[in-house]
Amino acid sequence: MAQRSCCSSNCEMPSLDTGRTRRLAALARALADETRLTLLALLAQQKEPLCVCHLVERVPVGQPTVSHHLRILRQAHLVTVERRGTWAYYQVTPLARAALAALEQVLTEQVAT
Amino acid sequence: MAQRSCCSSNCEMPSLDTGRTRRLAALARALADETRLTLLALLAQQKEPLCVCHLVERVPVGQPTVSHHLRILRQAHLVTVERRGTWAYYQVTPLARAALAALEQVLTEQVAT
DNA sequence: CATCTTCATCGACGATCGTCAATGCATTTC
DNA sequence: GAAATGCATTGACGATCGTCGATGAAGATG
Repeated sequence: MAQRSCCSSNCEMPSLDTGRTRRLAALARALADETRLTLLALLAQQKEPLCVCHLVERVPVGQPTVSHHLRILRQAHLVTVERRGTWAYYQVTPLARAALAALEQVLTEQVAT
Repeated sequence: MAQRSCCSSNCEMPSLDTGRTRRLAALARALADETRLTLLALLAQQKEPLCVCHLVERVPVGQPTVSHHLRILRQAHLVTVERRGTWAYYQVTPLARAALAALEQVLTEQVAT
């Protein structure tokens, strides 16, 4: 006997796409840090690529930490690098712009409620 | 001397809204777990509220863990509870639907690229 | 009333994460 | 060529996170 009361009997739950859920969680995890979001926002509001040294100046953490976060963003396909000589120029991907815009709007709707 | 080469000189970066960034990170953190995303998906595809016992059956973790995740989702305003007797009925909020739909679409766009 | 069920909470454990200081490598600058 | 700069990597540390077993409280069941 499963339950006497509880939910309505017809609890039809189609199986979920676990692969998609896993990728969604990975994307959310890449966005789930204040420093990374700040880096993304800085890159997103720039037309031309930005080098790491300028990013370091704008964030309250050290250079190795910025490098670490940039790698995570790279692996999540949220930014791209282009090395020119000693400098590394970072740029946001369309994916990152879309994700940021989507979550920003969600946040705005929540405030409105 | 700051730099000779590096980026273009006019690197104007308006200061960011740290409060908003913090809330965005909190939202992303609440979504950054596969079990929580599965729970949200299960709740989202249901018209009527669902009790915890049915959620536990559908997720590969124990009941205390489900309870823990549901509390996190509650604190992020992604689900709401309504207690009826011994049972607790959970429901997704419009915020959760919007956030899930937004990220899902972002993922789809990425695949298309 | 005694028992069972549902759900939340607590304490503990291992794993993951964010940060830093130190180091190394490549390139630019003088 | 020597010194300085830009960036990535490494190793270490404390903090946070996900999970579980055990426990507790409240209501349902008989």
